[in-house]
Amino acid sequence: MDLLEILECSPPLTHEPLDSEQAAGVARVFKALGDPVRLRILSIVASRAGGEVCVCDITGAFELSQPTISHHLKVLKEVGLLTSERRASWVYYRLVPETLGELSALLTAPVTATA
Amino acid sequence: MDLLEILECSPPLTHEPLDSEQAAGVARVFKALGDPVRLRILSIVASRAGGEVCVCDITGAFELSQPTISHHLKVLKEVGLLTSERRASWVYYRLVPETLGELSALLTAPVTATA
DNA sequence: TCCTCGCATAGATCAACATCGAATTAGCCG
DNA sequence: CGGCTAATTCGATGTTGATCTATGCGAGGA
Repeated sequence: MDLLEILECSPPLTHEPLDSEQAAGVARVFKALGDPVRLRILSIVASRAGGEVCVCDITGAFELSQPTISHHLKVLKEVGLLTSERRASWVYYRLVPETLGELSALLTAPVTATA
Repeated sequence: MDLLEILECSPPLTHEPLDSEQAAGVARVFKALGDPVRLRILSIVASRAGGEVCVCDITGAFELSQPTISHHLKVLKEVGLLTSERRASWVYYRLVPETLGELSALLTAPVTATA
C-alpha cells in the first residue's frame, strides 16, 4: 500500500471528515511521528544540509542502542518519510519532502494564527 | 505544561534538529493524531460549519462505545487540539486552529510538491 | 423529589510498542 | 578465505494504549 497516495487523496482536516481508509493511512504516518526519538531523528535528517545522514551519525546523537535506532529508522521508512540507500558499508537516510508536505497540507488551519 | 508554547518555539523539522524537550512535546501532539478514530473525530469537528460538535453527534458516527469516544476526546483536548464547553445537558467540542496551524508549520517541507 | 438523559470516570483486559542483548547479513580489506 | 565493521533482524520483556462494562455526576423535566 502506498501511503503517499492516501495522503494525496486526503483533504485537509478542516475541509471535510476523513473516511475510515484515509484516517487509517494518515494515522499510520502520524503514529510514526508520535515518538520523541523518531521526531528527533527525522529533524536531524531533514535539516541536514547535504540531505543525507549515515546511521552511525544518528546513533551517536542518542543514548540508545543501535538496534533501537535501526528500528525507528525502519518505522520512518515504512511510512514514507525517509528513504535509505546503501553505499559501501554505510547506509544513508534521506528525507522524502513530498510526504512531509502532504502532512503539512493536511493540517492547514483555516485561521493561521501565530499568536 | 502548555503544549502550544512548545509548538510555537519549535522550528520546522527541516530547519534544525529538535532538542529533547521540544521533541517530547511535539510527539505528544502527533501521538494524539496517530489514531484513526481520533483523526476522524478531529476532522469531523474541524470541518463542521458552525465550528461546534456535540458529543452525541460524534458518538453516532462510530461503532464504538460512548466511553471510548469520550476517552479520545479527552486525549485530543489534553494536547490542545480541541476545547469543550458545557451548555445545558450537552458538551460541545471545538477546534483550536492555532495548534493545528503550528503543527502544519512544523512540517513545512522545503519543496512543496503536490505531485 | 425522583427519574432520565448526556457525558465523564474507574477498573479491567488484551494488543501494540519501545527497548535491549544476541544473532545474522552485507560489504570491506588483509 | 578469514576477520572486521556497519547495520538489520530476532526473541524477550516491561510499558503504554484502545476498548469494554460498570459506575458516578450534572442538568432538565415530570
